[in-house]
Amino acid sequence: MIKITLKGDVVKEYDNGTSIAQVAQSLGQGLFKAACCGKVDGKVQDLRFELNADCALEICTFDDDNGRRAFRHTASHMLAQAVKRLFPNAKLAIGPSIENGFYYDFDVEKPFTNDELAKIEAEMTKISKEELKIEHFTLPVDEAKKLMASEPYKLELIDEHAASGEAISFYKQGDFTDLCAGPHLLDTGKIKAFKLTSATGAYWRGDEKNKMLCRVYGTAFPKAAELAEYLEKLEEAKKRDHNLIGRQLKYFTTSDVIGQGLPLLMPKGAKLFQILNRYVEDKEAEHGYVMTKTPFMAKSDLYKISGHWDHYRDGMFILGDESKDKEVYALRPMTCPFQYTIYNTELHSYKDLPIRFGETSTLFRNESSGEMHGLIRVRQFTISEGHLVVTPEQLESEFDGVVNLIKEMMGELGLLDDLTYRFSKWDPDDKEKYVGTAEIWENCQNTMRHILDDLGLEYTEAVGEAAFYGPKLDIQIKNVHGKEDTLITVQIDPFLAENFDMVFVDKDNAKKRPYIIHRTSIGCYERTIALLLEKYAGALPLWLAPVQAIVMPISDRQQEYAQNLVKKLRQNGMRVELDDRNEKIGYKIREGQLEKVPYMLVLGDREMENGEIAVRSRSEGDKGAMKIDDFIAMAAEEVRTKAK
RNA sequence: GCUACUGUGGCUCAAUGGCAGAGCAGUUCACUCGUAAUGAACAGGUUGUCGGUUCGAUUCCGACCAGUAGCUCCA
Repeated sequence: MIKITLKGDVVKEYDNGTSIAQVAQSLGQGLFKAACCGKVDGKVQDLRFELNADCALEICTFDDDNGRRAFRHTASHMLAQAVKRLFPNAKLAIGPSIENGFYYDFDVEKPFTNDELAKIEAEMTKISKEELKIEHFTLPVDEAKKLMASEPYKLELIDEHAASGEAISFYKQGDFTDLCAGPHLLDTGKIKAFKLTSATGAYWRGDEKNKMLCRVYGTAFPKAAELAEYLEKLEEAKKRDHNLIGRQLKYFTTSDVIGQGLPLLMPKGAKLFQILNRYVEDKEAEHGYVMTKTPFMAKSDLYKISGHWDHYRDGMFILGDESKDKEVYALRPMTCPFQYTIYNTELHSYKDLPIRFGETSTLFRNESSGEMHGLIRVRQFTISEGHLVVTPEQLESEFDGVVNLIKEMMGELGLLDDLTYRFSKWDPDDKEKYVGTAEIWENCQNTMRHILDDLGLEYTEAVGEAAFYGPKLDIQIKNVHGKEDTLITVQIDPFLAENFDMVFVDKDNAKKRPYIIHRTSIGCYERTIALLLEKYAGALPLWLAPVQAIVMPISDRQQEYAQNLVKKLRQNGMRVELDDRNEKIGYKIREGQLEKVPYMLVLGDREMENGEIAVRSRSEGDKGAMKIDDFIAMAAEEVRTKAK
């Protein structure tokens, strides 16, 4: 007998060799039906796993992340089985579960059409109804290869696994067998509520040098209602897409003849940009930043010193032609070397440091044509850029200061809770991308990890995501499609100070290398505006709203009163417009609501007589009449508290 | 850059190998109106661009441009 510690520290005895599924069954039929996998002493295991020693066991259902993954991974096998039945020549690549579903990659002559996707989905329904038992088995490498002889991608995977010395693991359901480490459900009947959402291209092993396969995405839930709710939520999310809202509400537009990745900010977008920009520059000044204003282009010489010419040339817009003996310039893809040049105009004492340079900096990057996306990924953008030149002793406190400033600002924008943190490290095997020696990288990364841990940040680590010149703290955010992007980045640069021969004179009168922190405070204005529009579905908080209120006289009689009101509100710093069109009040209000204007100020004879305004809030509706000064005070307080 | 889809007045969408249509927005006129659309009239398009097939192309084919999702790359 073995002792198994279950949820709530309940200990029960079982026969040696009892499977996780059997334990679940002994605890109740409901749990058995819902069980997707188990966790034995913290390690995820298949339901078929036999327990042979005392252990702690957790039964994972769909509510658990591991359970959900097993559930959807089983769905991905059903997808592959359906494809194999309908398209026997399709070659199988891989098919994992992902955050909100699963996918499977196939090598097929022609990518699947929507009609074919529907047929595959119908076949999956059949497979579900067949309630095929899913069996697990292992084979030695040579037999495994025999079994998968017609699957070149599987053979490649087997060869890789072979190095570990372990037997090769398979799962079989009816007429379909797949190379797979599991875990999986016990039969295909559990997966009833699923949907194939799209078919796209994806490179084998995520490498663009490899063949592009056909990837089918799908999702699955235990109940049809949950699936419907999820799909509904996806549709709802799409309505918040900044690319839709931003164009509808006239924040930005694009033009075929201007070019890809070159959005035009319209009056509302430009106003929002200005609000954010003033906020950033004022806030940074408070925090001891000094502003620079540097050229949008420079000779290639500059980028040769910084290393960008070698590492980043394809990403730059280059002007001039070297072969014609003309000077070659490039639009700047970053601000670093410009601010370094300012630093180097004089010899600095340790007493001068830290120096915190900030610049509202417009950058140009020649992104590949397939990368552009609304305001999130563009070819020209403006970033709240900055570089801190610090002594080694100041590195930690200055880094902390940067992160705290970011958090304060993200809090005021209302985005703080949507952020995740990523520690982006170099890839020692990628000699092409990264400069410098392993020793410097490891040192710098250890310093950074130490700082992040002291800050108490919860972060993930990502190999190969560092800049070519140093490790990064990337602050990530997801768009309405669930796609993650970097909103903000803070980098420690141990190399470029060397390239630019930057020094400071320390207490001992010796010239030493400073550290440089590259950082942004709210990121690129375009991208941040996009995420704000999505966060608020266009209904920006009062302090950010390009138009904060619209004054709406009911008839011509209130014309003069309305104009005076607009004047007074503007004198009090409010962004106000007058809607004196000859339209009914209901019509004006409808438009104001659709434009997501925070306040609509209705003026009729009653208000005019009493020196009041009837205030309508976009979210709370008619708030009744109030004195003008009371409204000004109320709005001022709302602006002051920002998004908190 | 790769895979797929899409492109019709300012916007949302309809239609067809044979004269391109609706709603909203716009303009004009009337109405001076109390919290999500007053009525009428008018105007607005070389169907993304350039080629090809065809008696005839907006529709079919090709290239390019742009947009969308995914991959790769990246702030």
